[in-house]
Amino acid sequence: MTDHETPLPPDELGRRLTEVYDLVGPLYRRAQRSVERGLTDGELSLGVRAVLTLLHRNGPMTVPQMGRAQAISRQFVQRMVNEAAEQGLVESISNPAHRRSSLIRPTEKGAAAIGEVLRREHALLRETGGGLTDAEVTACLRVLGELLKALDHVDDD
Amino acid sequence: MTDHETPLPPDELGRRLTEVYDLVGPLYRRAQRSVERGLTDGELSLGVRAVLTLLHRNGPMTVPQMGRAQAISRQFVQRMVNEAAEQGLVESISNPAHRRSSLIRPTEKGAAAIGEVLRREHALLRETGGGLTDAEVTACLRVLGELLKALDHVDDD
DNA sequence: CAGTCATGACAACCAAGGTGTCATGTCGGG
DNA sequence: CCCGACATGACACCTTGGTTGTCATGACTG
Repeated sequence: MTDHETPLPPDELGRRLTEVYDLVGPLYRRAQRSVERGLTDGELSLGVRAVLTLLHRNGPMTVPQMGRAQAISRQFVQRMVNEAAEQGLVESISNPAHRRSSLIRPTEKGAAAIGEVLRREHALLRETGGGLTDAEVTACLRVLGELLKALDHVDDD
Repeated sequence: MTDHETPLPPDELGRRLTEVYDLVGPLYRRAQRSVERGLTDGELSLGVRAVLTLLHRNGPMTVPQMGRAQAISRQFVQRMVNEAAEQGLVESISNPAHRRSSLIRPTEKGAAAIGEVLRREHALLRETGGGLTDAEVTACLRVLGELLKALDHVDDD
């Protein structure tokens, strides 16, 4: 309660953020497994799901954009997009901004598929207890966002 | 600012937590790459680093305990522990609680190695800007913790 | 118009991490 | 006290998320 509301000094900040990072690993793996489980009955791979989710949230994007957004190599994203295209889940439309790099957009089938998946996952997340408040979630987003920014320089490609 | 301080209704909670999850993926991958980069000069693999970190923080543990703590299969942890043992970074000591399942403990060499790595990573985290407060980090930890709990049921093994 | 940069496409390749299995030990209950 | 259930160690195999490298082509900028 002392300086609870004032920015942490760097040293302390480093220590605390380590705790955050320690949670991110297990969380990532559990979530991945949980997502995977929800997928097996359908026919989406994890990568394809990620692509569709991204498009669902942000609208049509180019492959490199998606790579950057998810901190994944554009080549990998490309493979997932190709896979998704083979399944008729996405299609490419001409990009007004760049003639060569086309935008990727979900097809109706793709939109339906991802909608279904997201609905199922949403239902799972609803169960989260602990009475989390808006303020807490917002704070969490801010912390993770800062952490992400701090690691920004890691990228090159 | 309306019900900023009261628990979120489930639907809204689900939506917001999705945002959190969306950050976890990129963060995990970037952090992993960043950690990897700091490791290449040394001789630790990512997995060995994780094992040493766990032991450093929690004291001696058994292999299955580490697996559960990190949401990783005990077999994989075992492999990492073996690898670490070959490099003389950890040693097993008899477990008072269970005769068969020995506790794993860092050797002096192991403790030195992980100390060095953690110090370097700590320095990186110190750079995080944004003036994060204690309250924010605490909230973040709570949210991630709840999320982790919500996914607890995912485990079987 | 030239040089640089971004994109698509394709090919290896790596390693994190899982699954399956078996033998051996441990432990709790009848 | 023994028996069955469960946990552990050990080992083999495999899936797949994800990278790196390369090359050609098309786009943008000075």
